[in-house]
Amino acid sequence: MKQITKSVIKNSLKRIFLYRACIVRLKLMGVEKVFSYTLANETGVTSDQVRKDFSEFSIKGNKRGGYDINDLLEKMEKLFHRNKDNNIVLIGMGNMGLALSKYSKFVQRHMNIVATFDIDPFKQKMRSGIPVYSMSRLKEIIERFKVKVAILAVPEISAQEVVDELIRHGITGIVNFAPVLLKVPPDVIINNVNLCDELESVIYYVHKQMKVNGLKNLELLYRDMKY
Amino acid sequence: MKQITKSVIKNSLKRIFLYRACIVRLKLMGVEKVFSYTLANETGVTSDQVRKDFSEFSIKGNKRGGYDINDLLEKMEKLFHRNKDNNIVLIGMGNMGLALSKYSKFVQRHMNIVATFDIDPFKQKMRSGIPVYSMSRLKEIIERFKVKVAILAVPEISAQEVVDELIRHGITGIVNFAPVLLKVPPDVIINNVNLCDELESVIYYVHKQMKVNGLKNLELLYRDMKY
DNA sequence: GAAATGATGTGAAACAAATCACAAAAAGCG
DNA sequence: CGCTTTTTGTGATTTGTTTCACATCATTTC
Repeated sequence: MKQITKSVIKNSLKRIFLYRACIVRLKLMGVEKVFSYTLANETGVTSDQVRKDFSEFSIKGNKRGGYDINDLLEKMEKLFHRNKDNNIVLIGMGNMGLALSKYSKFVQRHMNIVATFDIDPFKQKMRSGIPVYSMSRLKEIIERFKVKVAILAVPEISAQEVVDELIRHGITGIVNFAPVLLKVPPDVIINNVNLCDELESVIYYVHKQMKVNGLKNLELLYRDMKY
Repeated sequence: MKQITKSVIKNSLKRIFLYRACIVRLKLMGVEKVFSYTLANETGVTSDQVRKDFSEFSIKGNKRGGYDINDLLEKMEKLFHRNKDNNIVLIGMGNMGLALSKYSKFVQRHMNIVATFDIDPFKQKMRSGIPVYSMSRLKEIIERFKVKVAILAVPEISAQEVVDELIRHGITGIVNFAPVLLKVPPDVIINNVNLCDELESVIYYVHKQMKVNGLKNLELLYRDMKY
């Protein structure tokens, strides 16, 4: 049964990513152990939260000694399967697809885009170091590289169609940049990244804050008036 | 006082975006009114949730008559300040910046990137329809176009520095694509988009599910064994 | 025009997430 | 060695969010 799959990534997991970024930075600085409140200060959460999150993912520290940074990173790598490489395919070589294909951070984190696809495989052939194939070779490549995860950067009009094909060929996780809600079976993970929504929500809060500040100012004004 | 600002966009607001996308589609199809359960079905939430969300943003419908689509869109436009245009600046014309500068959906939603900036303004001068300025002209442009919101697509190493400058010149909302936690005063809104984390969390869930399915299969196997 | 129906809107209940409070363990110190 | 300090880890509490249940109203039907 196909169904709308909400892109819900648990908050605790998101925070774990925060912690890790922080831990990596600390390691580069030569730090060897870290306390929950250090991570808390660096990431803007409470130290209780840090410990609760770690405990959820069964990450243990040393009473009084804090957390050993190397140990912590190792456990996280295991948790995120970063010891082994992950093969990814990228569908859609428009502007966004092209930028993503060149994004060097993926490789640094052992996520390798092994192939990209487009209905017009010649369009961007020269522009990225990664081969661009026509859609007809999807099945072949996915099977050869045992790919489970795809990045979708196609126009919204064709997104559902492409997703259906991806799933037929064994893809079970998708990061979707097309601004549509995809219908997928319940065992397929979708993570939607909607650039307009991201920008628009910031605009919403900016306007809201301006209103609040406006009111505050008025209040001050009122208070200053000697009636 | 500067502090880490978590990128927390309320869930109810995110859902409002979902509903709107859905409503826009329905309007294009010629539909004139919509019920909470229709939106619910289309977006994968419950109808109660839809009504609660609407109620939070003071959006009212008609008892029995559902919601009038035009009225709904009007109210949402007001809510999101989409009746007036929003001027945006984009900092960093690397791969991602270039792609974002060409992203046509922003304009469709009245969010206009009026200028882009890069330490090397010649790099991408020809590639986008939008002018690329050197960082020295930031203040001038921000003031001239009354810009409040910026998109940050610079390397992580220079992100904090650029943000400090943006805030000095009056920016109060930022969509940040650099994988760092920025320190900003509490009245500045930050929304972080971390591409690696988005991809990595999908990988996490895919692996997790594979483990669960593996277990399930074993269980079936076990059940089928005639001991 | 009264009764039945089908939708909204919202207080109450159930559930989930974050914070608090403190026991337990490790390290330092006299 | 035992006392103090520091930090983790987790049950208990609070806070926040979602779901439930139903009163309310508008429309249709007879």
